[in-house]
Amino acid sequence: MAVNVRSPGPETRERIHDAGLTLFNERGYTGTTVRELADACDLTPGAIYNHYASKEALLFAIVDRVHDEADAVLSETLRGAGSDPAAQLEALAAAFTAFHIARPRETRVANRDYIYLPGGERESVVRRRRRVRALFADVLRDGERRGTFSLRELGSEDAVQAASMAILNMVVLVAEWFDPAGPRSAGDTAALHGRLALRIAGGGDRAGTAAV
Amino acid sequence: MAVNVRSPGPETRERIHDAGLTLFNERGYTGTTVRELADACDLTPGAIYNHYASKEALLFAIVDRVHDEADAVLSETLRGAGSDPAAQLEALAAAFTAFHIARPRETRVANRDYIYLPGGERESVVRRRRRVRALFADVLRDGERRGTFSLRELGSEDAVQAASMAILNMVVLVAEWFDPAGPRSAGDTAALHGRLALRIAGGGDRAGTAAV
DNA sequence: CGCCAGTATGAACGCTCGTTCACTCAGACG
DNA sequence: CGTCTGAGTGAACGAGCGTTCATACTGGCG
Repeated sequence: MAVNVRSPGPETRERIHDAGLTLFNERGYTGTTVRELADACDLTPGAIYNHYASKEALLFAIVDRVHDEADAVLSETLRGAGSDPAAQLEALAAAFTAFHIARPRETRVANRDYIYLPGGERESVVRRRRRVRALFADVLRDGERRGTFSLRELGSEDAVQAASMAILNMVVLVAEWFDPAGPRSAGDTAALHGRLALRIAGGGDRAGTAAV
Repeated sequence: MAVNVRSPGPETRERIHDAGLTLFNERGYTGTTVRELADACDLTPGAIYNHYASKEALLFAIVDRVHDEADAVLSETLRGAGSDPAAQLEALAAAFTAFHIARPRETRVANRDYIYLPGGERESVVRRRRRVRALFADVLRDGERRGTFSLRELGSEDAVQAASMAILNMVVLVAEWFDPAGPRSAGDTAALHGRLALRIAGGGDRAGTAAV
C-alpha cells in the first residue's frame, strides 16, 4: 500500500538512533516505548527490529557511540595540551564542556540511562566512565606533585578525588542549564569552565589567565 | 490466612515510602513496578492503594518530602551564617553537601525522577528547584557586589550563573561518588566542599581558612 | 458484645509492553 | 526475466503493567 522505500542506505538505522536519542532524553529509556520510537521514524514497531536486535541494543549503540566520541575528544585534547598540568586541566575542562554543550541529548542519556544496560555491557560502560574520572584525577595529582596545584592545603584527606569530581560534575552537567539563546556563547562557557577548573585545583591563576 | 496486622499506626505507609526510595533509586521510577514495591514491603499490590492513591502519588510524596527537608536545611543554615557572603556560601555548600551524603536515595530520586510527575506537580517541583539555584546565585551576586568574591575578573558574561551551577552540581552529586567506608568522613567532605565553593567564587581564602 | 473502620487479600480488569511472524514489494543481479 | 535480498507492513503473541474490587479479618469503641 504505502511506499516501502524511504532511503537507500543505512539511513534508516541512523534515523532510529536519532529518535532514540530524543525520546530517551525526554522520557528516559524505560519511559519510552518501541511504538513511540517507531512513530518518531514513521515506521511500524516491527521494522525497528530490522535494524536493531532489541530496544536494549539501541540503547547500547547510543551510549557506546557517545563514549567513543568523548574518549576521542579527551585524548586529542590531552595530546595537544603540552606537559603543564594547568594547561592540561584547563584544556580538558574547556573541551569537555564544549562537547557536552554540543551533545546534550547524547550525554544526558549516557549519564542517566546506562544503568538499564544488561550486566556485561553496563560494566563495560562503567569501566569507561571510571577511566574518564581517572584521567582528571591523574592530571590533578600530577599538578599537585609538581607544585602547580594546591589541594593539600585544603586540609582534607585525598582532596584530589573531591576536586576532580567537582570539575567533572561542573562539566558534565553544563547542558542542564546552558541556554544556547542566552548571553554567553558555548565557546565562552567552555573557556569559563576551564578557568573555574583551575580555581578548584588551586593553581594556574599566577600567569595572567585573568583578563580575556 | 496470613496475619493481617503488621503495624498499628501509619507505619506501613512509611515502609512503602522507604521501599519506593530504594527501588526508584536503583531502577528508576518507570523501571519499578507496583508488584516489586509490594514485595519489598511484604504486601500484595492492592494493599499499596490503601496508603497511596497511585504510583505517581508515592513518587510525589517522596520528591516533595525531600524538597521540604532541603529547604529547611538551607534556610536554617542561612539564618545561622551571619551576613558575610563568604561565610554564607561556605556554610551553605557544607550543609547541603552533608544533606546529600545523608540522603543519597532521596536526593537521587528527586533529581532524576521528578520529570515523571504529572504536569502541575512537576511544575511545582521545578519552581522549588529554581529557588534553590537562585539562593546560591544570590549569595554569589551579593558577594560579588561587595567585593568578597571575584567572578567578573574571569572575563565572562554572567559568570555568576556558571559558578553557582558549578557549586550546586558539586554538592548535589556528591553521593554519586562519596564512599562512607572511604578515608574521608562525611563531615570532612562537607567542609572540603565549603572551601571548594569559596575557591570557585574566588574569595574567602584571604582570612586563613587554609589549614584545619 | 456487636459493630465499624482500617487494612489486608487475591483474583481479576483492560491495556500496553517488547517482540515475533507471515507476508509483500521494490530494486539489484546473473 | 526469474530470483534473491533487504526493508517494510500489520496482526498477533504472551507477559506484565497499574489499578480495582469483592471479600475477610481484627482491634478498639459504644
